[in-house]
Order: sequence, then structure tokens, then C-alpha cells
Amino acid sequence: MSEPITFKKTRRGSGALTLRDVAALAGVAPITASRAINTPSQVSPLLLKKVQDAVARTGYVPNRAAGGLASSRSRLIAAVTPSTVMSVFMGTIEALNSALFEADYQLMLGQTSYSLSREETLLEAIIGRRPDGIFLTGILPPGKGRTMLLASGIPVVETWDLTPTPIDMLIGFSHDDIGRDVANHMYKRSYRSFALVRASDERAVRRGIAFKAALTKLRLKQPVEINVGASRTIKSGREALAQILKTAPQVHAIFCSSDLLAFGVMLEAQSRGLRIPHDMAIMGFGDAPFAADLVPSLSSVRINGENIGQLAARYLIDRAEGRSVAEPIVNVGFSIIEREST
Amino acid sequence: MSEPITFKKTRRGSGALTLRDVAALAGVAPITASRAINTPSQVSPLLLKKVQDAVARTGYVPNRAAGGLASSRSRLIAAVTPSTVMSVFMGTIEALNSALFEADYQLMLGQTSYSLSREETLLEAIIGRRPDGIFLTGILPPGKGRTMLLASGIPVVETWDLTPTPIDMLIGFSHDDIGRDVANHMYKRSYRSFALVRASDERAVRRGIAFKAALTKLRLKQPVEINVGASRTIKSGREALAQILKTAPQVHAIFCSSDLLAFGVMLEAQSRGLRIPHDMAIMGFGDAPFAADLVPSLSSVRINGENIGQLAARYLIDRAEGRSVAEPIVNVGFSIIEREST
DNA sequence: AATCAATATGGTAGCGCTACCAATAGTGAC
DNA sequence: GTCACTATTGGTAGCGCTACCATATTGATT
Repeated sequence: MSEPITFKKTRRGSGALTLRDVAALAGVAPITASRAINTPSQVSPLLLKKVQDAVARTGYVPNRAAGGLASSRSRLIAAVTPSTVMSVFMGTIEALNSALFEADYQLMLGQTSYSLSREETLLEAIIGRRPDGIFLTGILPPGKGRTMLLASGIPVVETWDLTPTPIDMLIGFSHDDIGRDVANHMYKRSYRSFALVRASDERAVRRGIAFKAALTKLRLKQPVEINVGASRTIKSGREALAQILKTAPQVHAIFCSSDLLAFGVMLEAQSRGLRIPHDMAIMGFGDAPFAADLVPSLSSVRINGENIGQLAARYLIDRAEGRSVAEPIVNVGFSIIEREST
Repeated sequence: MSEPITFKKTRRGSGALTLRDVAALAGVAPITASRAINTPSQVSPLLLKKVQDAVARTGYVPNRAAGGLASSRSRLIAAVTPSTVMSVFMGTIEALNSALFEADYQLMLGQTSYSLSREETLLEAIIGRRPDGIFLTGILPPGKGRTMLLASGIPVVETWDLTPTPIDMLIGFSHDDIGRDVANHMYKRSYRSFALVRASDERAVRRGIAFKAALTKLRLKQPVEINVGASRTIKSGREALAQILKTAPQVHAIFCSSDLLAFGVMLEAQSRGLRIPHDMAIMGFGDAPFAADLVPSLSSVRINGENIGQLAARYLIDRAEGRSVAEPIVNVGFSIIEREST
């Protein structure tokens, strides 16, 4: 019953169905089949139906790599993130991915938090795909990577931080403001003797510096500072508090650079019989999903990460489709969530 | 000083540097430049150096979409995962991504846990990119999606589960065995009255069924069963325990379908003054990074997710490069980690 | 000296799709 | 009936790269 279809035989190619096959089946020119699929409004109802039938009958899926090559539009967005297990960035990435999916873009993931040379390799791999946009977690310091991105001409959003000199677009907030506001907030709640438990990443360091500067301004003693390196774990938090209690028993309030660390501090405090916040106040960062549910609930600094992801998606898509972005630098701010632990 | 290079002017194309430009600069044919970049051993040292210089001078990054189109090798692997925030799959995805990066493959991410039609759209988007391999979290039930994958001919690994009829390759473990082993394990530790707190995903359900079947075999009463739906949160865990205590105060041990739920149960138990495990024993699933650090530490079922990711990467790469995989179906097993909460 | 093989380089022809332009038919205005 | 205009369809020529084949060139082999 079905008309005989002659497939062009060649030793090249993937052997998969092509637009030409579908067009032949539908009895139209390849370009008409292309339009029927991509811009159906430009095709008459009759031919449209023929093409759609042919697509349905064959299960044809257009090759987007070929389409992208022809149109210089890959419909691909790349995201660069640090290691993601249990990370505060996951919500952002997920929101980004959802918004991109809605708009028929695909997310390509790259992970850094390795050496700097790895980062350059990663950026090269990304640029090699010619994505329509690049999402960066954090801001990229001057260097080869930054130069490559600039030279590539691909729209870029940097996120989760602020700088006067972004590569292109920027959606973030001020870590300095956070450090300062947390110090003032704790001060208002009558805490006077502080410790700082933080990871070694640059943003945590900056929050810490601002925190310390604010304490100085308040004429308070500098906090005890524990650097847990890259290990943002409950265990590190526990060890950090143990060390603080040993070397500085007067400490009465602790600002942690992540909620997981804060939770560790909390566990250690509880296992030593300290009452929270009476004997020890604890402030986290990130407002992880579990923060509100801990006992006592954990005070934290909330960043609307989903909002950053959605906004970034919109910005990148706008730019990919040739629209300009009205406000390419946005400070999304933060809020200090006061709960039982302070 | 620099020789004049005439760029072909056309209104098409991205305007970016191409292999032709680099070849012209180096004074060789495009194909020789291609070989110098991809298979340097095939080019004489003299020309190799010329090409490398030209690449360095211009900052040329090859267009992999074009390369992929020509060679039918995209060097792209797609991964399909459920929503990822705080999920047990993150370790696997991260290991997968690292291993792929090492081998110069790129990861494309797709998220499901939406409707079934969404899943089909996602698979179509993925197949449209012609990835060299597809990683699936879980197994894909018969349906349009499965048919599409089968028809595409792309290597596929299903993971985190077992089935006699995989699409292609399979790296997983038996949820039935877990349910059964946990029941027997708890029985040996002298617990007799159980509850089951679980999410509604199919794998959690299956663990639950096996758990209940094992209890029956042990001639014990069926457990109280709380379904928290898709909400695998601490809060749901707390509410679940509250409900259990109200309707079935005799319950003495609880098997939770995730560590986060288990943690919620633990918090609720503690806030009610119950001693763990004396008054209430708790078993989680997934062995999250925090499980060992809780107080008391949480017993859990450990899956080596990183191993799954690494193995999947190796399998997919092997298949992408034309090698066959000796053992395409692997049961990586699991282990019950006995800690203080049971 | 003729033969063979291996190495190095280049030319040609696509991969599967879409931008751009051309051609045709149909519409309404005048 | 002519003109301008729109809607619909198709042809052509790439996008930037690599597979495949052809051609030198060299050295070793008989």
C-alpha cells in the first residue's frame, strides 16, 4: 500500500531519516517541509497536512546540529557551575533549565571548581558548540577565559555576585552588603562576641571581610575565624565549633558561610548541651530547603536563586533572538530570615 | 607587517573565524589544518607548528556543530534526570559529567518529573541534537518515548533500577532486594512494629511493596504506610511521624524512602522527647552526605551513585567510539549502613 | 630499475539543514 | 484590464567541518 521510497545510498551520514526523505514522502520540496515544521503559518493547509502526516508516519526528528549550522542559531545555552552536589546553586540551575525548556532551548552543563586550566578547557569546549548564550555562576576574573568569552561574541550572564565590570550581563547581589547587614542585624539583637565559619571560596571570603569591617565600625572585637576550605559539610561545621569553644569560649554568635556548615555547628552545640540561641546564636547562608525545618529553625540569608535562574534565561533568550535587554545589570538583593537560631 | 588576509564576505554565517581562515594564515589547505588540530600525528612537524601558531594567534576555536555534522559524531551525551534539587542523583550526574569531560565529551541536561507529554518533548529535543549517547535516570516504561529511543539507534544507559528488558544498557540495583533486606535487617535487630514513609515515585513504591511482602513472610503485621507524594522534605517527614503517632502509637521502627524524610521523622521524634532508636528506630535511603553526621547518626541504604555515573560514562563512550560493551547489564548492588538510629 | 608501501598533502563532495532570491498565482484597487 | 501587493512554493548556495579518494614524495625492497 505504501509507495516505494528510494533512499539515496551513501557511505557517509548517520543513516537516519532526513528532511529530504520526509519531503519526498509528502511530495513537496525540502524547503517547504522545513517551513511546515518550523513556520507552519507560511505553508498552505493542504501541504502542511501532507508534511505533518509524513513526519508522523516516519517519526522524523529534525537534526538541530545541521539546522544550527545553517542558521547560526544553536538553540543551546551553556551553564558553568561549581560542583553541584548539595549546592546552593541547584535551585538556580533548575529554574534556568525549566525556563529554557519552555522556550525550546537546551541546557549544556559544565562544571568547574577544578584548576584554572580546566576552566579554560571547559570554556573552549563550550565555545566550540557555539551556544546562543552562556550562564556563569559567579563572575569571571580577568584572564584567558574572560578574553575568550569576550572574543566569542556570545551573550553572557554572570550571576550570584556584583561587579562594576561584567563581561556582558549581570544578575546578582552584593556579598559586601550581606556581611555588613548580618553584622548589624546580630548587633541589634544584642550579640557582641562573634565567630565566622566559612569556606574558602572568594564570595564567602568577601562576606567575611565585610562582616569584620562592620564589627570594627561597631567598635567590637574581631571575630574568631575558621576556614573550612572547600569542605562545606556538616562535619566541618561540627569541628569548627569544637575548635571555637576550645580557643575562644567567649564566642556567643556565629555567622556561617553556608546552611550546611551552620547545621553542623548547631548539631555540635546541641550535643554539648548548649542552648540555641541563648548560649550560642547561629546564622547560616543560602536558606536551604531544610533551614526552616530544623529544630530550632535556622536563621539564614535568603537569596532568590530561582529568580536569578528565570531572569537569566529570559535575558539570554532575548539576546539570542536579537532583542536587547533593557536592564542588563540587576541587583536582586537578599533578605535576612530571622528564625529561632538567633 | 602582517600579510593581508582577504575574508570572504557573505551575509550568512556567524562571522566567526573558521578553519579556512586559520589554514590560509598558516599557508596550508583547510584539511591539513583540520588534521593538525585533530590528529597531529598525521602532519609533519613543520606544518604542524605553522598551524598551531595560527591557532594561537587568532584564538580559533573549532565549530563542533559543523564537525559533528560532517563526521556524524557530536561528542555530546544527554542525561535525563528528575528534578535535581537535593536529589540523590546529583552525585551520579556529577561523576558522569566529570568522566565525560575527561574524555572530551559534553553533557547536555534534561529534566523530567513533569507530565508524560513533557517527557516526550524532552526526548525529541534530545534526539534532535543527535547525541552520541543518552543517560536515563531510572528505566523508561514502554511508550512513545521508548519507541523513539529505540528507533533513534543512539546508545542508551538506563540506571538506578533493574529490568529484564532494558532499552540497551543498564546499570542499576534491585529495589525489591532493598525492601526485603531492610525488613529482614530490622527484624534481626528485634523491631516488630513498622511504619513506611515514602514518596510516590515508582521506585519508592516498589521498595515499599517488597518491604511489606517480607514482613508478611516474617508473619508480622503490615506497616502503617504514609505517602508524602512528591514532597521529599523534612517537613513531610515531621508530619508523617505526627500522623503515625496519632493513628498507630505502637509503631516502633520506620523505613523512609529518603534520608531527608528520615531526618524529618527524626526531628519530630526528638522534639516529642522520643529516644532514638530506643523508642523509635529510623532507617533512611540514599545515604546522603549528612546522614553520617546527624545526631544520632542515621542508618541508611547506601547506593554508590558515583560508581554508576562513572560506569555509565565509560559504557556510553565505549559505544560511541564503536567498541562493544562486554557486560551491558550490571547490578551494582547496595549496602545497608547500620548507624545509631536503628 | 622497477615495485611496493608508507607518509604527507591536497581536492572534492558532501553532512542535513536554512537564508536568500526567484517565480508563480491570487487579490483587490483603480 | 492593468498595477501593486501578498501568499505560496521552489531552487540554489552555502553554514564549517570531515570522509574519502587522489596525488606526490620518499625510502625500502626485490
